[in-house]
Amino acid sequence: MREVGHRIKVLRKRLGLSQRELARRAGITNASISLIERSQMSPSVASLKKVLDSLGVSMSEFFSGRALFDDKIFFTADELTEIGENGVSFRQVGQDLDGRALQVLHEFYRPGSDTGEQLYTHTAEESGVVVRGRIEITVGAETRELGPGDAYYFDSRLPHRFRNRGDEECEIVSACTPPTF
Amino acid sequence: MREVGHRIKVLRKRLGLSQRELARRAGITNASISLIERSQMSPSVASLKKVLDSLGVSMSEFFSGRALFDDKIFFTADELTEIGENGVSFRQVGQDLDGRALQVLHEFYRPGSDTGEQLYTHTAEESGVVVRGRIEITVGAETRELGPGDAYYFDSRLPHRFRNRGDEECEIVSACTPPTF
DNA sequence: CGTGTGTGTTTAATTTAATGAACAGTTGAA
DNA sequence: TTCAACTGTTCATTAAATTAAACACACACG
Repeated sequence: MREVGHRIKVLRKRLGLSQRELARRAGITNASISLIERSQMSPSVASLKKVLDSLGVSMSEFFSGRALFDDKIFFTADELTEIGENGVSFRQVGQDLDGRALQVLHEFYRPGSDTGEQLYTHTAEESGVVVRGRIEITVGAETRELGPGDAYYFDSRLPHRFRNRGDEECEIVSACTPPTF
Repeated sequence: MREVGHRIKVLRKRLGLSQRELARRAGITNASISLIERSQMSPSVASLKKVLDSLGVSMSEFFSGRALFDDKIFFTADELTEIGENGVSFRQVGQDLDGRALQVLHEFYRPGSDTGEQLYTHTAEESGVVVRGRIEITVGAETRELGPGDAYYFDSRLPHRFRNRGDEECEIVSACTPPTF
């Protein structure tokens, strides 16, 4: 169970929390978080559950290793996977998509528009490609400005925000899990 | 995490193992198994993994709570759920089937036929209804003789065996997960 | 320049998980 | 019965998880 510590660290960083802040929420000490993340001890399932509860992740999700644990959130234009053929070009965001069913959308952002911070809505995944213009996207503790050809892929439960700070319209081809809105 | 101990006990009993035998396979002591099963201690994830490895169950499966943990394996004729209509009768085996996609088969067992012990083949689930005749079925440590109208539902990874010990043919409507054979 | 507050890490003390060996109960065969 | 082999539980000891507090290092502010 070497990856337990790494996954917790990724989840913590993703939410922009310090070891102490996570420890406070989980009701354990920061020393334990430090030791667990560096795999210098194997936590009891009781302790692990406290940590995961404060991170909003279930035991099942944690050990199933879903999109939540992917290190890669942002992809530059040349990092997309080309899967098109016969003269048509399909450039795929993300490597292996098993266990992920997505619904594609096409969005337009006027200059100065801002979605505001979107918090824990439904359990889903979101991905998209910027087609035209520029957009500033914040996911968890990370913020990036993306331009044409760049893309994103993240779990919707992470707080996220889209802002068009430029003076031209921004066009995005996006997708989210199909079940509901 | 109260259910951790209970689930381990169910899995152990299902395979017909004693606490000592499970402890030996997992490489820990029988005293720990006893304490864990009665929720008198919360094992480390390292120890839990050892136990689950020896039971052939992944951490993800363990915490997702799938068919493997259903207490009910055998159903009498009157315990089936009637879901038919318009004069047609569909009697469903098991209550909630979400997360379980099944492929239905129709099987005939000649008198004296025996499948022998089927061990850890593919990861799948099996279910069936006896239509005519009688059949002796062994799943893990449990053995039952089923007659017309009776049914079964279990995880294929459990060792199982079908034997027709009577003198008339046995007819079964069965099903297993679709992906592969 | 300090000084305060933030970060993650280390150390020693304490609590708890895990062990090893006993215990009591059951089953089956001599 | 009596013995042997098995079951699960209990208890004292050992090993490890968890704690509390100190440590070392950044970075911002007066």
